[in-house]
Amino acid sequence: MAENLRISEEERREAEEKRLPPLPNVDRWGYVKTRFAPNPDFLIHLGNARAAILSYEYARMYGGKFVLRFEDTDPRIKRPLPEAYEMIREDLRWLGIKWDEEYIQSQRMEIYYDVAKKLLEVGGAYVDLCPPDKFRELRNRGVACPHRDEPPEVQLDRFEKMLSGEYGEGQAVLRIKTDLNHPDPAVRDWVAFRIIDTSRNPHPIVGDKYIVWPTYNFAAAVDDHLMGITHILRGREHAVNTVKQLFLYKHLGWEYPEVVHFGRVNLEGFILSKSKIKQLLKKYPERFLGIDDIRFGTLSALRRRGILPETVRQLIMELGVKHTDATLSWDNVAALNRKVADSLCRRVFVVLNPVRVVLEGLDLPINVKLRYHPTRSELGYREYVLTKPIVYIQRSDVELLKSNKVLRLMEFANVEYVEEHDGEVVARVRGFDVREAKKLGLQIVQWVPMEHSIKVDIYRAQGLKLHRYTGLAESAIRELVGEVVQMVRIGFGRIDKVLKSKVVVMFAHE
RNA sequence: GCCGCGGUAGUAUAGCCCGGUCAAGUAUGCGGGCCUUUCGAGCCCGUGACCCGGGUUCAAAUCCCGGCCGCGGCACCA
Repeated sequence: MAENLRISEEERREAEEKRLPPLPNVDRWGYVKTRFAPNPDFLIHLGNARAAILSYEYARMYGGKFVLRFEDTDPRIKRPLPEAYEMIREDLRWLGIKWDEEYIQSQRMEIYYDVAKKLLEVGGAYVDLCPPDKFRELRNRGVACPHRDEPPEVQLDRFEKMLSGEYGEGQAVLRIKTDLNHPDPAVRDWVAFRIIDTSRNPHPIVGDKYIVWPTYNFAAAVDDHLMGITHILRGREHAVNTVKQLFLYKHLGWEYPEVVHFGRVNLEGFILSKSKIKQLLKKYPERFLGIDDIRFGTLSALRRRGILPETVRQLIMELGVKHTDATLSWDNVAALNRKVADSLCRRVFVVLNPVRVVLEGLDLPINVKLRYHPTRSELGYREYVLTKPIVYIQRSDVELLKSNKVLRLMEFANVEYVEEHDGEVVARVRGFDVREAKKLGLQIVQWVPMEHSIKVDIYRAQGLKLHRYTGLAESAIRELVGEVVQMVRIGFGRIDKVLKSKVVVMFAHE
């Protein structure tokens, strides 16, 4: 019975879920293969997640394959972060994404060199020895540089010289021949390889083994073909790159994959930009709670503060492949996460501004059993033995107790106000029955047993500000590190860590 | 400056390709009610939008033109 209910619930979700529009020209390719190609220079954020999730979901939708490819071909400006490779894999696994193949571009350099040589042979590329300024000036006028029309043998020879280190940084590049009169100057004879002095800027994986590095447009274009990618899903900022890469495909007689461009994702009140985050961390390391500080829009940050992977997935699916930029409002994210988390998460008691309450009329010791969820019994319960009749409730609830005279300590007892002195409240237990509490319409509040309490620090992000609230939590939360929980009447959050004498919680939302 | 893309309620999205069924659907937010051992969830009711101006047409959110606004690219970055 319960099993049946659960299944029908899942089916309902499935039916309600946003369907993605069909992919173009699937018939022409006969299969679907997509890829997610992050630069491992930092953690990935919500915007990257859009590319990852859409690519993965489309592959799944058509029973196709999904490739993870690390694009780490810039050891100088966007230097890969050695830990980022695994952190990105971890983020993807967290999202429930599985990949069929994985590649790292820095380990495919020989492949790129081979394609470059082929391109030189067919006259689709040339080695340009002009200083950058000079080339730019010629290009803006639509004039060919003197090296463009030299024969393939000369080009190949110069490329070998590039590889053997005869040219220094900036002295030679390999360019793809496009159209010198293309209306967009950026498209004209773009750079496919440049020289990077890896003795000065070693690559974290291959060190100084290579000095001739492919640019993004070259490596991505070649890999998409070699890996049999049929559909590329990427941000609008890549629109020009599609135009550029088309020339390379034409030189080699390859067929370009279908491309779907979508807009950027912004998250209201969050920093998403990798470079901005890196900058902030470098400049003010002491102001942040680490690389996954909850004010960032990275997946690890969202995870740390208690956003669930299903929430991210649904959010992205709802955005779809629209061309326009989307600014997600935090209210919306929180609402979705609340919905997802509600049936999944344990309820725990935390009190802010705790006040001691001495309970009269208890037979001690007393055993108190508290369910972790009002309806989902499989989430279990915790049990506390009280040998002292002392609990904590919130200051604001003391005021409620005073004005209402009676209230209910959730899952425990109905208590009546007696008196308050020296910052301590005395209350009498009137009974334990919830039915009585309901009949009397009592306010129900969370509480923490004094003998089983632990200090708690709750961090809450508000825009760029980080607030810290302190309070007392029931000791059971020490066992829930890493879990997303609902702090009854306070909000959702994730138990971040347990220190010697306190627990740290990241607040997600109310 | 030059290229390109886009503008549906506070936010996000459906519809636009193939004009009428759209006095514009959905989610969230907001207001109200019900339910509930939470100020959470659920259920019900209500609220609220086609950027502007022309044109085509019997008929335009949907097609055309102009304007305005927003975004992206113009790297030996990805």
